Amino acid sequence: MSSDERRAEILLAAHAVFGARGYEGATTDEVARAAGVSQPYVVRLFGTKESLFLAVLHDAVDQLLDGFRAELTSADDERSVQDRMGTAYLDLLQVRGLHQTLSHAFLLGGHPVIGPAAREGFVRVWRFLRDDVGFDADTAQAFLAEGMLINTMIGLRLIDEVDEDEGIHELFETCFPTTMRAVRDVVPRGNEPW
Amino acid sequence: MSSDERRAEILLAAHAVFGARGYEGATTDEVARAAGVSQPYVVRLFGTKESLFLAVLHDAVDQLLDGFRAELTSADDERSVQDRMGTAYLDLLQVRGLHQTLSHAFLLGGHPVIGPAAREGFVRVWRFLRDDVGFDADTAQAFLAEGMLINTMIGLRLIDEVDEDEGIHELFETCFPTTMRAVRDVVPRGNEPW
DNA sequence: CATTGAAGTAATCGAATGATTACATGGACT
DNA sequence: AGTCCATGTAATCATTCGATTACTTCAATG
Repeated sequence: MSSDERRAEILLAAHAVFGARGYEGATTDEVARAAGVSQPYVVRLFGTKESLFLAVLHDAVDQLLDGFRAELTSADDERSVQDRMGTAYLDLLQVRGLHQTLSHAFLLGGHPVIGPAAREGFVRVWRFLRDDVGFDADTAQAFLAEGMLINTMIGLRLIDEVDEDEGIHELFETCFPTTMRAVRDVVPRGNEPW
Repeated sequence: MSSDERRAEILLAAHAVFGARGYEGATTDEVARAAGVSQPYVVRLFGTKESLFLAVLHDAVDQLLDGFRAELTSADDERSVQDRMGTAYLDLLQVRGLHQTLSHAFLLGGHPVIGPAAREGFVRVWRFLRDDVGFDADTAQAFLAEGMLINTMIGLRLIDEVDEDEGIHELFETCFPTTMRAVRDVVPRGNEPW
């Protein structure tokens, strides 16, 4: 396999591992095993754990904006732009760990290297929503806020409890009637690497 | 100093350290130095790093609900309940790291011990907003969502950039006209332990 | 005074982990 | 055949960090 293909596979695995454990909690060995290669090879292909995380972060924002762009340019659809962007966001749940990796990165603003990269990623998203999607300030704020709440529910693995706890069931049913089904279909259940 | 007082001091320091670095990134030694005691003593007073984090998490939710309760029962105020709860939320910025610690915890849903505790904390907040504050489902969702977005901006330390980058300045001015001032007055600037 | 127990630390241990080094394998091209 | 060079791994190193152990200090109490 070419090193570029291998890099792509490792990147995919790294989304899941960094998403589940965060930057500090994840280990290069875990990423390596998830990608089916040895730990030293991960380090060799990406230099350091830090630059691997930067690559994952950048890739996450790229995929996010690509998803938005694709949904924007697909013509036939009478739904509101807001609805369609929401769909594009939830479609990315197929890339396991992407949303959580972003949330983790957004909490590391104080990190000397990751911090600036995370801020830049956030601003890229913000600019895209304003300039390319055409959201006004209030719409963009509400859209981002709902996205962050969705990330929280994914990160909390609330879905796991939804069938067991009546209170949580009510939370979902009343609060996320539409979102819930999309999330629960894609988000890892139980027996995942924690 | 009594061990209970010491415990309280360590808890306060732990909010800041866990908030800035996350559960895995934080070290018991850093918490100890921030609290002015030795590392073994932190471990002795709290058992393990894990149970220290659980204590911090529980304390954060307690302080949050106490803040909401206090604002609820303070009579004279013609503002909307939503506004007043927002104020209570921002007042808690004085407890450095509290919001970020919550956000970190909410990303650890897959952790065998922290996960259940984090879910329980989230549900406590949800129930309080519904049952005690009286929010309907949509209001509660919007309130939580905005809170998560605020946490994100704090975690990103976007405030640090607001005076330097014109685009970020615009983001804040248009998107968070009121929130911004409150956040920037309290959130750590620059030279913090990252 | 002697004792006891709580507050607190220095020294250190063992496991985990990111990184490095040295080596193996196999195809491409003279 | 012989030489490279890219892909990949085993072994291992150095550091970090949570935890443990064995102390010290000192106020209260009988």
